[in-house]
Amino acid sequence: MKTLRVPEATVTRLSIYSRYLERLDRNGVTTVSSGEIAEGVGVSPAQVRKDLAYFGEFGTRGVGYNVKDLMRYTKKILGLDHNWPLILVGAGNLGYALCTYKGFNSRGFKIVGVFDNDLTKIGKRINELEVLPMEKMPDVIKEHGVKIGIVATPNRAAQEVATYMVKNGIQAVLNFAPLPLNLPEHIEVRNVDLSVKLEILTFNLGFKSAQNV
Amino acid sequence: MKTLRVPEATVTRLSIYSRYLERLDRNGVTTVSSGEIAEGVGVSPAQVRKDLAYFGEFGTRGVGYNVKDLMRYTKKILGLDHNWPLILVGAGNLGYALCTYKGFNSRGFKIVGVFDNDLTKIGKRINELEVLPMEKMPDVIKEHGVKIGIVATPNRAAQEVATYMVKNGIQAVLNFAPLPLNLPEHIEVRNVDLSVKLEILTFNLGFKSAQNV
DNA sequence: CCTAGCATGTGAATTTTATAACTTAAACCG
DNA sequence: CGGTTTAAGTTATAAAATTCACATGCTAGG
Repeated sequence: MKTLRVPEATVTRLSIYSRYLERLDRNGVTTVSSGEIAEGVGVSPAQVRKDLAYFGEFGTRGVGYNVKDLMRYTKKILGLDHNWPLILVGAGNLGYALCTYKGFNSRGFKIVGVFDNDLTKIGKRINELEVLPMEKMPDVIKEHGVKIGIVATPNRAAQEVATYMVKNGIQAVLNFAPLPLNLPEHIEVRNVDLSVKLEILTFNLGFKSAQNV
Repeated sequence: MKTLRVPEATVTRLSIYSRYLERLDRNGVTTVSSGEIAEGVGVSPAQVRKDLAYFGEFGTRGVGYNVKDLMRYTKKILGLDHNWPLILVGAGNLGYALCTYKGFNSRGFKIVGVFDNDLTKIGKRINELEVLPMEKMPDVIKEHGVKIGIVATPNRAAQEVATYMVKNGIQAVLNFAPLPLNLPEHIEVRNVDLSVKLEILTFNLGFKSAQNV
């Protein structure tokens, strides 16, 4: 088996293709071409084919791709052929929003534990979950075999929380705190920075008005 | 004036450097080297210097960068030398979380209008803002000179909402709905997709365990 | 059964981005 | 005051990602 390194941009797009295919499938579309996918998600057709080529041949020449099949393949590639239990730390507004976010469930993610160290939050319910104290985390991780943790705490707590997660067996961290986490090499970390994209917008707006002078 | 095209990756990193510099400044650090910034945010020192070189010379050879100055320069470049009024549509849990998110305020963003078409939400208060019906949007945009809109609605409403924003003068859209928006060429759109990063994690976890077989 | 048309898959070319190596300038020390 | 050290800025090199262009192979129609 040749193990070509897959660019992260390709994985990102694959995730987007995958969701787009789900939408097509729901709308009853059975066949789709690279050009239509490209059009639908805003990339070039060649890009779509190149991205898929990292993982195999999924289409039929002269015809296109079977929507259901390609949807399944992409989900399989992304590891979404089974459910993923998640834990989340930080039962603030963001944590609450993430717990109730439909987009996670529909892709096979399920938050099985919510934690906080704030006594006023512990014991409250979010959906059918009760906010637990941090000490309960090890048990929850073991019970559900959780590998992925979400950090949705204030900045000051983020590093400590992430370290504690890893100490208890978490292998990958999705971090919403806008600061870099210092974790062991083998831990996968990705940051979701809510204001970076906003600052790209302001940069571009400024750039445009500069050009119009 | 030479107008070199700036890679979006550079702008993204600039935003991250900028926030890191704010943190250093709060901690009383006055001088910093490209190597220290690199270390702090997880890139290479050459990358930091190259990124800054797109915009000018900000350091002193043999010494480094003045933290306060570089912080101001980076904010200026990103267009953050003044405040930005924002509007937000979708007063659900995510919308609520974004309205109360400190990270926006601290970078000069201020949500000045929240809208929804759900009668049970209209009239409710989020901080000092009242959730308004969509029809009030044009007035709010004009009154505050709003250029940027945030879409935090369910998927089915996202396109319509974005189109309505643009019709009323919005020039840039931050979209939290995980589907591509179809808007005029001249409108800046960036998507924040909460589950893409999660799927990168699951991809990588799967890839790792495949290697261990 | 053969031909025309179409869309995939892929290798090559191009463009873009990142890294590395080098040059320049400031500051400090003897 | 000159030499040494340090780190920015810059040029050159390498790597990576994207686009292009074409050959391949499937389907449908006559």
